[in-house]
Amino acid sequence: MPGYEHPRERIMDIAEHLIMSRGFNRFSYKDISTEMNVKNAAIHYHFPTKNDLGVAVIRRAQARCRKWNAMTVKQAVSPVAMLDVFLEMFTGYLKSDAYVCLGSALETDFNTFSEEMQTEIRIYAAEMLNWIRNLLARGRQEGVFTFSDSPEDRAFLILATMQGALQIARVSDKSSFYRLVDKIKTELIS
Amino acid sequence: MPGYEHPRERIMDIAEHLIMSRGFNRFSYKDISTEMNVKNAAIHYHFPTKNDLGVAVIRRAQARCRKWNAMTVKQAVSPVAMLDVFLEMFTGYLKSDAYVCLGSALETDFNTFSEEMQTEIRIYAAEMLNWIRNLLARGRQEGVFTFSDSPEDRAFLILATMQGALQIARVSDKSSFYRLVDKIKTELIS
DNA sequence: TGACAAACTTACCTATATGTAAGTAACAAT
DNA sequence: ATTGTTACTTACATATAGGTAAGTTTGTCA
Repeated sequence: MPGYEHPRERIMDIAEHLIMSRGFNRFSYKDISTEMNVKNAAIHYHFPTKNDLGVAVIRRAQARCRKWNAMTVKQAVSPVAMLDVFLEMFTGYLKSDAYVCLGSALETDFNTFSEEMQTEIRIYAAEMLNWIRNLLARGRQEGVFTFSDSPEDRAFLILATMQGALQIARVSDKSSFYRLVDKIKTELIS
Repeated sequence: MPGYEHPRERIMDIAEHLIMSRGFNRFSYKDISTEMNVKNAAIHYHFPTKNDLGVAVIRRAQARCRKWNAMTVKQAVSPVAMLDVFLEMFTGYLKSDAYVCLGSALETDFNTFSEEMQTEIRIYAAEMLNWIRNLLARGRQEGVFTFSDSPEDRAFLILATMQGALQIARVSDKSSFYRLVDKIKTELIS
């Protein structure tokens, strides 16, 4: 059994990073195979087409989202801690290699994708919004968050703001980004 | 003199729309030439490389920004009307063909571009932020806008929010987007 | 009328991305 | 021992993007 322990997962990890760094349409199977020290066709063995790989990466991201949402709904983690998980996800992207978030990258190239990928991207966006919505609703219920509009609208606002801020931070002042993250937190908590 | 009146401008128009619709890395000279009913090489006559075309499109967008900023600074248009110009720019993108904005599209693929294009994109983002900053500062000075943070931070927040909202609206509920635009306006004006 | 410039066309070339087909190596289980 | 499975390699096929070189058309202006 030559090669790596969990090649499928490894390929998806690399692909996800490449999507966030360069966009889905500007990475190739060769980028992945080179990093894994295997040949091009080895990647096709695991994911026959690039579409298959894209769908797998997005579905895995959906599952992560559902996991966080389950933790939120079951009250396994406090809303404040969960908000930190959300915000630090974006902060981490910026710090590690000036990535944009997965949703952002996929939404930009949306019109170039197959119906199947488009459907999965829509589901992913809906799951993200649902997670944040539940987290906000729970926080308000528990009296730790304050906001005037609906949890749905506030979730849309916060996700949009973080997505856009990460993109702009990639090409300009990063300190504005950090002040913005602080502002989102303090406004919710005050 | 065969062909179109102002071929250079026409090419840049089509390229800009293609960037917002499909991203810079997923349109080709053939897409442009087909739409113009000319051959592939005709585009290379006007813009020898795709990099040249990209730079030209971004520089033109910078100039538009500077024009709006000049109007803002000279008080040729009221801050409220100028804010509408800004917001309707984004709303128009969503309505016309589910575009994302130019900055968004370019920032996503940023890491795949030449140094020259990266520099121009940075300048474009700075000019956008500067325009909005001045528009907000002017509005507050005139007593029509109210906000607690600095014009710089508020400009960053509003641009980030609109950019992100446009992306998410592309793949999900468009009514959230419209409610968000209203909210940004009423919050500033109240 | 003839030189020129702008805006093309025709005909290439090259690199890369995506994908396929057939074969191989290592190991696991019956 | 042999069958099967996982994870590959080698070798090839094909499409497309990006770009170049040389020639052509159309109108302008001296």
